[in-house]
Amino acid sequence: MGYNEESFIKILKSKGLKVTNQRKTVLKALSSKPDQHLTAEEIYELVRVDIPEIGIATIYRTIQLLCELGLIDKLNLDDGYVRYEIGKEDKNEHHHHHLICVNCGKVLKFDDDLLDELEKQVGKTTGFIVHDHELKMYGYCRDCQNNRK
Amino acid sequence: MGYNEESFIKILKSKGLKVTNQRKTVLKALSSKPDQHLTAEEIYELVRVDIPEIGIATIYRTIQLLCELGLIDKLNLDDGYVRYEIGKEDKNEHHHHHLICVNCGKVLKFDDDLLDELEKQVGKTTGFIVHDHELKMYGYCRDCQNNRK
DNA sequence: TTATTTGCAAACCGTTTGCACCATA
DNA sequence: TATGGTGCAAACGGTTTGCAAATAA
Repeated sequence: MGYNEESFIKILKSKGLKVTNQRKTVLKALSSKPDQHLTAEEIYELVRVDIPEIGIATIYRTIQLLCELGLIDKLNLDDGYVRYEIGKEDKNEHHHHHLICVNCGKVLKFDDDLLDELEKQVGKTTGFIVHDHELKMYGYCRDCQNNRK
Repeated sequence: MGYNEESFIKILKSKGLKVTNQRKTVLKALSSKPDQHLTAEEIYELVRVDIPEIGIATIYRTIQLLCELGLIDKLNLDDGYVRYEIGKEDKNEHHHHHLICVNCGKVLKFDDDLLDELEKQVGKTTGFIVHDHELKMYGYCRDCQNNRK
């Protein structure tokens, strides 16, 4: 886990892209919050601590680049914001999915390996070659259940 | 399946809401395309055939109402549009999920009952009371695989 | 030096809102 | 008639884009 600057520089150079302080700082910001699901605005605030003059447009452009490079994942929690999180470095790791409290909005991650089997099954019956999946579960977290009593 | 005007009228009246031609026509439009995932703009175009003077604001307000009534489902296919589809009338029916071709954008539905078990399991370990889930799988459809050869 | 990247501000576009008019009950 | 719903246009807010200045290679 964590931010590996050397390998990031290597990736950028191999694609003919320039290594800028902005790009390094955005990736570092996302790496520093591995358990959160940050909006562009939240990333902007984090990066501004180090680079006060950065513009929100650069945040959006960098986010898009990092997604294309597969270094971060896009995430939609249906609250009107697109969110991002640092990708797992080991691509063979279990997928993690999201448990969303419909009352307070809290989001928990959970791991899963059950769906890999389902992927194969669905691929067979539909002819799709499935290479990724995303699962969200909605409900009430423990706290919200207690507060209702 | 299909559009049941009588029961819709009953639901509206029971909530003290008025039965308008706009509301009936929006629900009818969504019912007429049970296998599609319509954007607000697409619903607008469909409804304008019957009610040319309708405004897009009414579409948005009606869609939101229908969601709250549980008659239609919101859907996010990560293409920048929020989409809607008519809900299954039998609430005990299997969930259906979505298989999205990352090349052509085609969307197939598939049924599932495997996840009901997973819901219970996750609920036990996290303390969440899970009452819904949404699963998306991403891959290449048969056509796009053939076209690549 | 030169091709990319950045910051700024304006544009974009899907969605929401305020308000006067209209329709349902 | 009275309450809610509708159509219109303007506002909103997250995201994208055009462009000149700045920077990495």
